[in-house]
Amino acid sequence: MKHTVTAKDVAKLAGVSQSSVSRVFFEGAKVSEKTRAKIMAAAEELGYRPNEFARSLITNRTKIIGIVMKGVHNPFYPQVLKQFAAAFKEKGYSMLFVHTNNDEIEAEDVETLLNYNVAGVIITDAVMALNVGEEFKKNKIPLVFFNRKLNSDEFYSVSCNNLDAGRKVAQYFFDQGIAEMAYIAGDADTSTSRDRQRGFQEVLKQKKAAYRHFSADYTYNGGYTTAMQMIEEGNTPPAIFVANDIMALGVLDALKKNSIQVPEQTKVIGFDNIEMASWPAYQLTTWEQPIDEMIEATLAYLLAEIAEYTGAAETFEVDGHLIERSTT
Amino acid sequence: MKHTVTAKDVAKLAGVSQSSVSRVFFEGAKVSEKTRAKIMAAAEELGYRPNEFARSLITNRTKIIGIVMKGVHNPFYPQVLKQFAAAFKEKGYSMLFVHTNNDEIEAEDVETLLNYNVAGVIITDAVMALNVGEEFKKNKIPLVFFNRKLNSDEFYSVSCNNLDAGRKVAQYFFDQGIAEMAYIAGDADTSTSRDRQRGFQEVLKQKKAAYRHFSADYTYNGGYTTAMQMIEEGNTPPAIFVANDIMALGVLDALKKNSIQVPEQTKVIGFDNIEMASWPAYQLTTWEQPIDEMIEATLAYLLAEIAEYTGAAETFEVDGHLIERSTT
DNA sequence: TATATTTTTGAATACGTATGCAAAAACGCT
DNA sequence: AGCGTTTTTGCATACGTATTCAAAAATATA
Repeated sequence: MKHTVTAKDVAKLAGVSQSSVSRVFFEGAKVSEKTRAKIMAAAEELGYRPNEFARSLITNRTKIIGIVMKGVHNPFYPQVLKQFAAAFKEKGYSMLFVHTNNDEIEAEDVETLLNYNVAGVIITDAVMALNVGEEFKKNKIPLVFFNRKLNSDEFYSVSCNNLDAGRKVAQYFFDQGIAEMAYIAGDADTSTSRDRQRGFQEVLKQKKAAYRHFSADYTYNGGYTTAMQMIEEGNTPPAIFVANDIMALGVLDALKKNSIQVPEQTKVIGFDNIEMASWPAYQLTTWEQPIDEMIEATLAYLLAEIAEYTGAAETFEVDGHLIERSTT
Repeated sequence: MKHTVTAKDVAKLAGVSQSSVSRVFFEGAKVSEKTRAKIMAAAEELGYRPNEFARSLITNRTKIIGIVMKGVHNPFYPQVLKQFAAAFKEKGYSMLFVHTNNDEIEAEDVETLLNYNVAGVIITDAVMALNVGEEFKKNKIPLVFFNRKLNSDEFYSVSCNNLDAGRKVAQYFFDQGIAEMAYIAGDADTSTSRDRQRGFQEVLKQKKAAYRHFSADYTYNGGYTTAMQMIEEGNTPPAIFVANDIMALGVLDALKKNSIQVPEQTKVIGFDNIEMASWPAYQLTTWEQPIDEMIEATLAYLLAEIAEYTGAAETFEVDGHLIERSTT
């Protein structure tokens, strides 16, 4: 028969009250060293472990962070997941993983997060209807958009300074004497892709360099087929800025297949600096997103808001930097 | 002020008792259609949502599945995570994601799982001390080792029939007239790598074909450097079986860098059939793990054990099959 | 030592839900 | 309509913890 050992059991064995046991396991409460020792011994002996649910029920708080993720195909996101898990574990939090199939985060998913009364939510690569955001606000659950910038200033978001990165990449190409460049976009409804493009295009316009636009979808195949088409059409630009690494790899493979020399004939720059970008086969020059900083900012914000909810919103952007490898 | 709406609130508005509200939201309980309608209307109006914690507290059950994962670098695992999340979501379960840094699942992680009284646990690529397993057994929490076969028959495990797969791969090479083959192993302490090797080696021995062994670690770099060494030593075997795809990609890149023709000079077969294996740049022949089947088996077992715990253990193996691409 | 003050402790209660039990209501039958 | 039977409902309680409040113990002060 399953008998989970409770605080009462420990209390009985230690010859104290349940309250004292509770106090030992609730940090910030005071107990004398003597009884603490007694209780710890008893708890050890019985293998006592406070019931998280009873705890959450009464405190109306949890130690759970919800993380919403869609694109498990882009290795950037598993990496992010891992780092969040590690960072939050250290702070005593666990991760509730919510996978959305659709671009837009589903009502069901939001309900899950609310049902579990998560302490905070991280939304990575999913889109969220605005009324959904209100739902979190109403419940005073802090929310962070990770790697997405909102046009609304209603929520905290942390992302790379994509606009500036786009500019820098354009400038970099330009400095190499290139006057015609292409951009391969990711999903059009993402701020990341749009901002990278805007910055990139802005500099080109200023320099009066030619800009060509291609639309893709943040996947390897998207990059590959887009590049193939580009090549078939017969004028492959001398420089291509690709909205993320995984697409850039597809682009590189397409170029290689068509025996187009990189970087001699065409230079390629990606975005993210995923692990694969450094693989010998690719050696992709790319804009590194400072994941560590981004994680840290998210963590700091969430913990602060969990400690005391203010609902403060901010659009936080961190700089990244170019990692030069052999595609430029 | 945060006022989570409770069953009592709904009851008051609907003019019924809290018990009736509970019964409406607890599946399997009976309420008359009339009151159900009244309650649903009131619940809708107030935006009522049952508190999972109060629920779990009293039922001593949760709708949470813990999933333990280490190797987020091998895309096979994110894929698995995604599919589990989707499958369990459909059944009304949520996923608690636990990331282990070390090979061995840490005590802290186990505690998390126990604290949240998870309904079931899936351990993917981590190792677990035996006494830890006992802990789960004691609490009647069903446990599945995914993609790991145990030498003990104490726990349920689901994996690909790696032994047979190894045999088939060897036979496949042999049928192509090859009499000398190499195996590049993954982490030595994994059953997957060992079984693949055993099957492979077994057939070679029987056919009196030469076998060469290389040790690596299931990472791209491991595959790459191992292959580089192999090449430097000057006798690259005509056929290589690599314990997983991500290493195989490293091997292919090393071969390519040294201008060794694949498949003409050396044939390569990987394992997993991750998405990248089908990329134009690689076109890796590989043994496909039937993820869907493996997920399904895991799901079925866990749900059955959750419904009624028996502690039954089984070593479940599913066949996979070879996907021929252009590296053979 | 006696008293004032601080610290520690225990009893009681609350959190929001599920559920056994008995009362009430609805239903079926003659 | 009257009775027996089934279905539905509400009351009361329990789950395991945190927390308030008052009592008790320990400590400081005179």
